[in-house]
Amino acid sequence: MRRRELIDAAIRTIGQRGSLDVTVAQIAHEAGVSPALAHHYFGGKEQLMLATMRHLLHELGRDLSAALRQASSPRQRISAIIAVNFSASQFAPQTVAAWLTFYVHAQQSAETRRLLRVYARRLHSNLTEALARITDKVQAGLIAEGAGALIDGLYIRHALGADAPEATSASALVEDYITVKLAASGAST
Amino acid sequence: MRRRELIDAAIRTIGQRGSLDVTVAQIAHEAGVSPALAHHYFGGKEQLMLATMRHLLHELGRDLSAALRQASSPRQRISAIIAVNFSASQFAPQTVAAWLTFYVHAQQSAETRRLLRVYARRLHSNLTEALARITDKVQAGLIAEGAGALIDGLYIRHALGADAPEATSASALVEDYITVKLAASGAST
DNA sequence: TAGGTTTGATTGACTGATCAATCAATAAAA
DNA sequence: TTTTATTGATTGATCAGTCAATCAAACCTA
Repeated sequence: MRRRELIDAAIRTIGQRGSLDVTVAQIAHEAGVSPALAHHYFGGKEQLMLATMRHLLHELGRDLSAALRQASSPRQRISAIIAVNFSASQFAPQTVAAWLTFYVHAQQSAETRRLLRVYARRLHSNLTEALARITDKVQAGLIAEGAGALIDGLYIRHALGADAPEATSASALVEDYITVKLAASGAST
Repeated sequence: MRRRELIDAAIRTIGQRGSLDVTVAQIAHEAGVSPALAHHYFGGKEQLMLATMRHLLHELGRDLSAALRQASSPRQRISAIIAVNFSASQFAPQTVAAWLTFYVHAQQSAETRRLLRVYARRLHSNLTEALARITDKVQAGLIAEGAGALIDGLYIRHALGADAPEATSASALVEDYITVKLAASGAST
């Protein structure tokens, strides 16, 4: 459908320019249609952006459940969650740039804020759930919070480019955090 | 001088609106002068923004060296660095919002990127220096990297509002990270 | 010190560019 | 024939940046 084509074009455009300061005209041109058509289908720029965000969120969710299906032990589930967040598709510069701009946009758009919270909560609950099988619930919550913040921080630094950690060392850093914290709080591996 | 008044007005305006989508006219109005004057003094919006950023960076640096002067042991220096980053002035919603927008702006402005790297490197080297007196250099570098990312992540989550950690629990989380990592890698207190 | 000159501060009005959004018109499909 | 897709042209708003004109302060000089 045309909606889908426009969303794909929006992601491509945001990625190419590394910015949310993207005009409807640019997106429409990238999709090979007229700007007016974008309005026809989405009603406005804001809704196009939200649809784009939902799409990225959906992809992340899909990757995540695929990875979780492969994991058997709780510890493997944790590693799977981390691996997905630093996988090539999620950690690609354009994707990271898009997320970053969504964070800023959230300052003004309640719906954007809500969607970002959905993502944050999902990450947190997935991590907590797996951690709670290895250590106690309070620790699980704290570790999940730390790991979540760590991931966000590594993303933002990645977006800044140079002397930022690569995907491999970034994910190793999060793995290490969890390993050390688990060891320090009586885990059962 | 007028330059200073305009910078202050810029910070106030960015803070109030929680966004870098701030017009020169808004800033000038906040400062009680005409928009043309802002151009007269700064030559353009970009330079006004950069001056504002330098000002915030300078404040952070000032707070930091004041805090470091109070600290005697390396461990205290580390705590001081963390405390400054989560102090009321630095962790205020408007300040955090401003930093966030600078990160986004860095995608398009080389000078903004450079300034942000200056900040990141300063934080990293301060932490590494203090850590290197407690543990070995390799570990010090890794811990500093983790702590830096953690701080950035907590900032971004704070900017998102609700269910984000408060300043106290955020700084406790970073402290805990460092304590645990030091314990796990043979530290001398 | 009075008069004249330069220099910087400050403004209002204006320009040009950029965009989101609208709409009437047309083409295609159902 | 009715509905849906699609567009070109246009509108209206928003801004950054410019400019010529005013105003004031500081600085000369005789």
